[in-house]
Amino acid sequence: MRPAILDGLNPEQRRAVCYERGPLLIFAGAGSGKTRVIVHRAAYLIENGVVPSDILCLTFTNKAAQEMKTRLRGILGTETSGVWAGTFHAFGAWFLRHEAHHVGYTRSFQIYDEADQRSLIAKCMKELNLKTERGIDATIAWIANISRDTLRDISKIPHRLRFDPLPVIALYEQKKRDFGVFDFADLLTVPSSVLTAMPPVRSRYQNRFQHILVDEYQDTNTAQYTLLMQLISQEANITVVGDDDQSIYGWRGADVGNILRFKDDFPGAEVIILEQNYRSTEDILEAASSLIANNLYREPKRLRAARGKGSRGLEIRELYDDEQEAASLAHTVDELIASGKSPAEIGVFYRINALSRLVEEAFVRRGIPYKVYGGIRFYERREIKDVLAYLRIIANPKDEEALSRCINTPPRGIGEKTLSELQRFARSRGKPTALILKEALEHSVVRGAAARGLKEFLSLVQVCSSGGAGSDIADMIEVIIERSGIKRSLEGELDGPDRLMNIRELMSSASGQTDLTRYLEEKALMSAMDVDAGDAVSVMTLHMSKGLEFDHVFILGVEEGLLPHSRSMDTSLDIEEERRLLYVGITRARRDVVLSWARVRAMYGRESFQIPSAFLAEICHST
DNA sequence: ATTAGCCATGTTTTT
DNA sequence: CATGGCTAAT
Repeated sequence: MRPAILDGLNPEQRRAVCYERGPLLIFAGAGSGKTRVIVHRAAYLIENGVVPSDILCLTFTNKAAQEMKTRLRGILGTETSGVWAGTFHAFGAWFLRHEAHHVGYTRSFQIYDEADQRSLIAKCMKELNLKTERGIDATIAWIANISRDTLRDISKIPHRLRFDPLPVIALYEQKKRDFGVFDFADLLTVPSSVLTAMPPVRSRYQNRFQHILVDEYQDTNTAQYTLLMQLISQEANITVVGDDDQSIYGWRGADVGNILRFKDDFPGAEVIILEQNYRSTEDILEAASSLIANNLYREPKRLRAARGKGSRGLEIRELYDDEQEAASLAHTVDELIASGKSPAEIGVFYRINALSRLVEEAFVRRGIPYKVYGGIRFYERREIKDVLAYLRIIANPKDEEALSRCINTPPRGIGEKTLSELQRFARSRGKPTALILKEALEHSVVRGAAARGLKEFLSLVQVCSSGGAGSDIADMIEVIIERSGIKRSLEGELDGPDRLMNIRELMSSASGQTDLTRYLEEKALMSAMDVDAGDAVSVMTLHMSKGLEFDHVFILGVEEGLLPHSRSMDTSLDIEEERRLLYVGITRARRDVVLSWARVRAMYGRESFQIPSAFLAEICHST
């Protein structure tokens, strides 16, 4: 046995790492070395003869998966790329690349993100002659998603629509099939149904993955749970790790019950509880514990501190207004950096993305290097989506959503009317619109300015599809932005230079890659979390902070209505999740935490008077 | 077909 | 505030 694998582990951790076969449940409190245990367990398995490709490791973010593989390589010093590590959604996508033909898809399917989904739903509503009020597409998307995430009937999902969304969702499902695309929920439910319906496929995958490790198990939803159960073989070499106190995705269908019921799913499962906290100083831990103790729905437990008192510990700051709050934050961060701290050891969290602006402004003013995670995600930017739409239509001509996004971007005379003419023509031929464009021109379905524009568009797509633009995706993008006129039209825009820079960034990330389908899949599943900050202060939502740690943590806007958020104060369960959110934030800190709140805060342009979060009192009573 | 500009409107968290 | 949908003008 390589000593490094068991070195420095406490008895419980060691027991978890060395557990031989069968189901294993690890309750791992914040900072108790969860990642360490997973990585070492995988290393232990490999060291003991398990082939890396027999191991499936499901994590919450791609970054966590990457981290795990890097650390694994660090311990074993050998190539471990055979370990399949990624998110449930990434796994679903990978599975479907191989098995989509069972459900009538090709392996070059596209994955629709939320924006694509909403836009397609809006189209369905139009087709059904329903009037599309503001935000209604988002509501229906939500219903369509949550019903599949929780495996509930659409009719069982409570909503306040004045009509039945079922026909819309049915049409949406139909169109997805026609276009050959999947949405996020499909990535979980479709693999699950393929595995259920096809025993030979099921046993093939069960055979392949002899050992399954699942991180953040408390945040799995019913669809993920069901998929997982299909993958587990008779032997049930399944290890799940989680912490019910850190369940913060209930609104997305996560069911803490999954982890609490594990013992029922697998009678005789080994249960190991990691309560020794190696991360935070004692006073931080005390504050966190007294806060979370107010939750009723949890397994009672107590983290033990392995570290002593911190320099500052926990501080609560009351500020006059949000500007002051940001200024005070920037001031303290400045001092920390001046005293030799690395910006990378500082984390700033808040409940809603909207708060990032003030932080950015204050940091810019002081010249503090920072990186904001989340918010408007890179791949959701207009210019990026435009370029990707071209790539998508090249990869999959059936993707009507992509076509309607790029066929007139930038404007080239092909309006709504021309497009629907083309679509009608396509339907009469029983082919995807993108494939009848040439025919349509020959038959003069379109004429005049529209025909000129269409010719341009068609020749561009043909050049790329036929490889005339080279096989490197970066070169392809270059051709696209030149010939489509995207570049020229951006040059005339106010924030054009920024947008062009984003496209350049996209190109450099694509450079050297040639597999278009695979590239697009990566982009579709990539989250803002998956890049590294470098030497900068990390700024993000509390949700994003899960799984990370910093010496110094600042949490802003700890006020009633914001944390707990006003939209999450209906039930005591909602409040408990909000409390867990703050708990997660506090337990990210190694040395000290500053919680701040402002008496006056600008909300939608008007000032609002705030009162401190009730959670602050729950922390103070004990300290 | 396109775009400028007005109005209303509504705000969580993300794979 | 900032986004989005709509109207009116080109």
